[in-house]
Amino acid sequence: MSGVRIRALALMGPTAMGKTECAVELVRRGPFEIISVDSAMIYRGMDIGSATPKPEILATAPHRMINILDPAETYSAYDFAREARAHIRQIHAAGRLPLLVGGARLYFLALMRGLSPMPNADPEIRRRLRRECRDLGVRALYERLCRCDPAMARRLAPADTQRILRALEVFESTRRPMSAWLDAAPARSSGDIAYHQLALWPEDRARLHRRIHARFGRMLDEGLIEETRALHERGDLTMECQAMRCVGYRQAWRFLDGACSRDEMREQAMAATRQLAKRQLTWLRHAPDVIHCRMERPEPAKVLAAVERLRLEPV
RNA sequence: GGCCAGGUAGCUCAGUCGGUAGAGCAGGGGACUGAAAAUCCCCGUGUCGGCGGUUCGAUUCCGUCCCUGGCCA
Repeated sequence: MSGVRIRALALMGPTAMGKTECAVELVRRGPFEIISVDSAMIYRGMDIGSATPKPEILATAPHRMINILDPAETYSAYDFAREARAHIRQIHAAGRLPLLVGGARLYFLALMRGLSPMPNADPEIRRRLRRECRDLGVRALYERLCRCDPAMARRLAPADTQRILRALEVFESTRRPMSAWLDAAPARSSGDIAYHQLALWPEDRARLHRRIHARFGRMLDEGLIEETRALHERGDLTMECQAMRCVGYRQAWRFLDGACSRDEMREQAMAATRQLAKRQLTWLRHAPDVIHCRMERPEPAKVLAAVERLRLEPV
C-alpha cells in the first residue's frame, strides 16, 4: 500500500492470557506507547474486575483509552475507532510506535477494518425498541424487521435480540434499511495506518481456564464485590447499563441483588470468563493476517522475539 | 445396628408400567458492521453404583452387597 505511512502493532489474545504483562515489557524495551482496546477498562471505577493495570504499572507504561468513561455512559465501537485513530496519529507524530493492546473484537474490527457509514445509536429509539422487545418479545420485532428490511432479517437469527434491535434502530432513524447502508458502502479502514497483528495463543485451554479461575479468585480478594457495591449503591445504574454487562460485574451485581449465593456468583463469573475467552479465540483463529504466538503462560520473551522479526520502525 | 430416601452425562436432575435414555448448566465448534466482556447458531454413548436372580431381553422387577443423606437406637 503506497498511502501507508503509519505503522502500529496490535497485541491481541484471550482474557487472562497476559497481554498487559507482555505489553509493559515491550514498552520497557522499545519506543512503544500503549492504547488499550478493552471495552471494560474504558470505564472508571471498574478497575479490579476489568484487570485494569495498577497505578504502579501505569506510571511506567501509560495506557490510553482507559478510565475515560463513567459507567452510566454508553460508548460504541465507532466512537472507539475514531478516538483510537487520533491517538495513533498523535503517537506516530511524536516519533513513537502505537501499541494496541486488548481483546475487544469489535473495537479492533472497527479500527482496522472499518465500519460502513451509518448513524450512531439514537438513545431515544433504542430505549423504545428495548421496551417493545421486553413487552412484545423478540419474535415480534423480528417479524417487523422481515417487513422493513428482509435482506437484513435473512442474515440474522430470529432470536438475535441485539442485532435485530440495531437493524430496526437504523431503519427507524434513517428510514433506510440497514442492508442498504451496508451495500452502499462496505467497511473500509483509513488506509494510512498499517497494522501488524500479534495474537497470544494458549497452547492448552485447560491451563488458560486455571489462570482464569486463579485470577477471578484474586479479584474477589482484592475487593471486586466492594467495587461493584459502590456502583450498585449509586442508584443511577442498572444491570441494563452497558458497563454492567461486563463479565464479573454482572455476576457480582446479581449477588448484591440477592439473586444468587456467593458460590454461585463465583462459578457463574468464572464460566462467563471461560466463554468470553472461547469467543475471543474463535475470532482470532479466523482473523486474517494475524501472527499467532503460541505460549503456555505469558512469555514476554516470545512476544519480543516476534516483534523483533517484524522490524518495526516508527516511521 | 434398624428403618426410610437416594445412587442415571463433568454438575443438578428427569425418565424408562421390562425393548440399553434426555433436559438445564458446564464444555466444544461456529457466526459477528456504532451495546461486543454483548447477542446468537450448532454439537448429548453415558459399565443408568457392584454382583447375582427372573426373563427372549434388566438401567427398569427381585435378592444381596457397597456408597451418600435423613430419622430411630
